[in-house]
Amino acid sequence: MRILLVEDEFDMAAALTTALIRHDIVVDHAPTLEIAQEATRSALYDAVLLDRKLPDGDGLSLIPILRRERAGLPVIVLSALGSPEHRVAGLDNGADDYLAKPFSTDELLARLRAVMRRPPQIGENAVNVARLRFDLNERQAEVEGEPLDLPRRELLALEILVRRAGRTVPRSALEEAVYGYDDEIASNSLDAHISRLRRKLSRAGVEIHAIRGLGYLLRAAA
Amino acid sequence: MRILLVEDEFDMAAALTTALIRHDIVVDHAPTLEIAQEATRSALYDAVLLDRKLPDGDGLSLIPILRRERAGLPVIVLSALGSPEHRVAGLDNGADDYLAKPFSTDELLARLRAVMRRPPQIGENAVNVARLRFDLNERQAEVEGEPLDLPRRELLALEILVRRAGRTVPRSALEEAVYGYDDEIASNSLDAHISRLRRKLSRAGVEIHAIRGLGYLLRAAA
DNA sequence: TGCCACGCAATGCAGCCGCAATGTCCGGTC
DNA sequence: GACCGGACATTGCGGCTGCATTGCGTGGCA
Repeated sequence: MRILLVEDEFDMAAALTTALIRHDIVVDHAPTLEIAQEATRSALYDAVLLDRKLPDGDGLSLIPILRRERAGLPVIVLSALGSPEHRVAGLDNGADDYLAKPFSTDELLARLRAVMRRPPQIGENAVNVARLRFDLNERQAEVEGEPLDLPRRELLALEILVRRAGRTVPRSALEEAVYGYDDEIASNSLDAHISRLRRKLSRAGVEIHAIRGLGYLLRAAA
Repeated sequence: MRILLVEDEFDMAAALTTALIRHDIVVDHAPTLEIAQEATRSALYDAVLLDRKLPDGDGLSLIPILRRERAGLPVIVLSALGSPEHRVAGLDNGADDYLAKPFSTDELLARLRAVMRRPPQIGENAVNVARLRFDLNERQAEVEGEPLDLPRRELLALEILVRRAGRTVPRSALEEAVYGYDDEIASNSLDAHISRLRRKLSRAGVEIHAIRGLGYLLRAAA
């Protein structure tokens, strides 16, 4: 079992590490959000222990990023901010548990075990852009968690735009994806689909830019 | 969202129920372990709130039973026994969370949300969607605890829709599941089955969407 | 032999989507 | 900076495809 400890105070980190190692848990230590983000990208952890007051920001801000990149990774917040309001904020930001300092290491270990009992999340393959989420496996779009029902052609167009989000998708590639090779198009239907897509994505925080003479580009709104 | 509150003190139960109902959570109340066990057998809950000191024993003893019968059901222990030792005991007995009384209802709600975010347990043999429950082992559908007898083809269709609830099931997959590979279909019989299913599920709070050109999708009604 | 499941077909209907008309914006040229 | 052309945006319309619903008839099962 390998966990990432995100904690800037050296004493605290050292004490926790010692306690965890004693229970055969491998601990990696990240003193800042930036390092933590880097670490979760490269290495494979079973859980994250997250402090809130960090040099480069509130630890909570890390959780949505983790959820996006490593959806199933359990996160337990460890913080001196222990009021009910703080706890609610932590949990509603996506933490799996919230433990106020000071706590007993036994309880921490028990909560770690509890959170690790969850079955691993597998096979998720989704792209997030702003408040838009596109599940590539299920071919399903969501805006703020609400499923967005799209007709076939619009769905196909959105899929390829999202797969290449931030990059220009040539018009020819879009036509091919939406209509297929054979089914040729003799009007501005594609533009019409894009237009309807834009309206339906108005609350998603993304914008579909037309790149004149080339194609379209989807990205998070400014 | 429907939860079971296992609590013997009337005042406590009433206060909690009021608070939860205010957040659109349906609460069933069980004052003893025996009643609680009975309730979880028949009905469909999204979570259990469990007191410890109950007339017929320690609430913790219920957890292993629940884990056996309803593996993925989240359990949050609510107890006046709040020492770290008590917490560890609760969590290591299988509870997903442990909240010491007194607590803020906001925190309870946040912890409920946190615990409900978990993906459904893999070993779980039943799927709940709104008021519909489908037991995958018994191949039995229930609406609000009432068994729903379905003819074979409708049952097969419902099974695959429920297994992939919230996701589009291609028409071809449905045909294959309902009719088998060889048994080809030369009409809109499948549509007819879906239509009859819809009528029978009218009180289940689910809807079966047709995804034009692709297939069908079952999910909780808006 | 009565009942139920289910395939089948007819009818009705909704929504997708192609199309075109009109409006708007952008870039290039002088 | 004014003008112009072309590309994109938006919207309404209508046709057509594919789904919804229902009734009927048959065949299987008790």
